Amino acid sequence: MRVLVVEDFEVLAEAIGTGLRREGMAVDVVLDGTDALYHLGLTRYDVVVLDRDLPGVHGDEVCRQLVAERAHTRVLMLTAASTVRDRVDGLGLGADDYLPKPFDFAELTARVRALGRRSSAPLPPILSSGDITLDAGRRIAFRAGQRLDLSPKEFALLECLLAADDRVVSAEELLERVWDEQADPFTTVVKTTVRRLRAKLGDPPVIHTVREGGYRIGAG
Amino acid sequence: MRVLVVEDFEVLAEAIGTGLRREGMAVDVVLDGTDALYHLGLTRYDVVVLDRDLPGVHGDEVCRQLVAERAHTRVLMLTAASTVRDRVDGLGLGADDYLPKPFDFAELTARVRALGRRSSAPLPPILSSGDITLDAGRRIAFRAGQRLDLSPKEFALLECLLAADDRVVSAEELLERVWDEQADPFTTVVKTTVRRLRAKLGDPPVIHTVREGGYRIGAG
DNA sequence: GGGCTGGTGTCAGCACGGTGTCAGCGGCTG
DNA sequence: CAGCCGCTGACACCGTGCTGACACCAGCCC
Repeated sequence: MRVLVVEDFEVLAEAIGTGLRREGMAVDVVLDGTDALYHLGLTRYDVVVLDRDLPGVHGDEVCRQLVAERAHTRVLMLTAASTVRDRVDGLGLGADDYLPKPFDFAELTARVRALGRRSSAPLPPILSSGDITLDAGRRIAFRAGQRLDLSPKEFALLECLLAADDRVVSAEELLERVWDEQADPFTTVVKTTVRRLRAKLGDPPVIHTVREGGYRIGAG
Repeated sequence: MRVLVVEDFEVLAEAIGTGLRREGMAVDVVLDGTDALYHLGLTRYDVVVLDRDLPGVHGDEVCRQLVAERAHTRVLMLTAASTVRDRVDGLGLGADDYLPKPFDFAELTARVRALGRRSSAPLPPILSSGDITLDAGRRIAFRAGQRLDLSPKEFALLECLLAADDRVVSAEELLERVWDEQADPFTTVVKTTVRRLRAKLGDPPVIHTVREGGYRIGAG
């Protein structure tokens, strides 16, 4: 399990790092928010142990950026203040768990381990192509970080195209997969739904039409 | 074992402290609610012996804040009044045990010891999403630090949604998990219970409907 | 230019989910 | 023991927005 520890108090940071490594985790330690974001851009971590009070880029900001684009990385927030208000704020930012200082080290490892399980657990099939991401488990789709509000059919259609991974999918196949029953072969639902989906996806267009072939998703 | 004694009658407070120390516990003694909250913010206690009638911040308030943010700390409430009403109130606030004054000192130490054992027991599963927290072990839930008064079914439903970790849970699955027996497939209990739960959770809405999919909890 | 394929505008039906309400029941209380 | 209250689940009703058909338009290829 890959863990990133972000904590400005160096002694504590190293102590956490050593402790987690002893538990068999692969741990990187950084001391400030800027460095944290740099590492997060390079490596796919399962869990981030994040101090809330950081010099430079604040822990809240790191958390926000992480949550905006993370699908798999879990966040455990550490904080000196332990008021309810703080707890609420932390979880509100998208942290997955919260631990007020001072904490028992056994508890920290237990929680990191728990988050790791959640992260690697039935890895929800997250599909993507270009700037489009779709989380099948959560039934959420994004374009360029912007949440898309899709109807069930639109969602299923998009899922189908993304699952095809930039290959061409014929209208017949879409009909079969998304509408599953044997519909009348002259139906126009597919093109109607594609139209609505395109409208919601916005510009630039990503669903390409292959004449006599079907539809294909992708930048090209 | 770390114990915090909160009692405004100084002679009694010191007596309790001395007695518990003689039992081998690490004890801090404070005389009012404000000081209690300060200490609770600094140190991780296993058990808090809490007098209900405190000057300044009332014992109930201390208890409420404590329960909301510290899942692992157990609370033993002391009270002068020994009515059933008081007992119910205390436990309703999240206290783990209750002792009416006057009490036998041997009983106090026995109970503190018992609570300490429970405290070091495996970390209770605390679920949360956004500003909602739920302690499955103690059957209590909070929104924004505010205690929620949920019926058993409502609680189970919320627990189920939180356990799904922001993923979509179908009505069938909820029916299966919360009502466990095989109910008639056309039942409307789920939507009725969701409605009641939503009403108690208040604004902004956190339980989202996914058409033809089910329900999902989360800020997004 | 004509025919064919695919995009667009529009509209009615309806399935799905939300809401109000009521009755049964079980447990507590006096 | 009787009354009360809160939880529960059923039912009926309602509004909404999804859906799919149809008619028409635009572009491409022969």
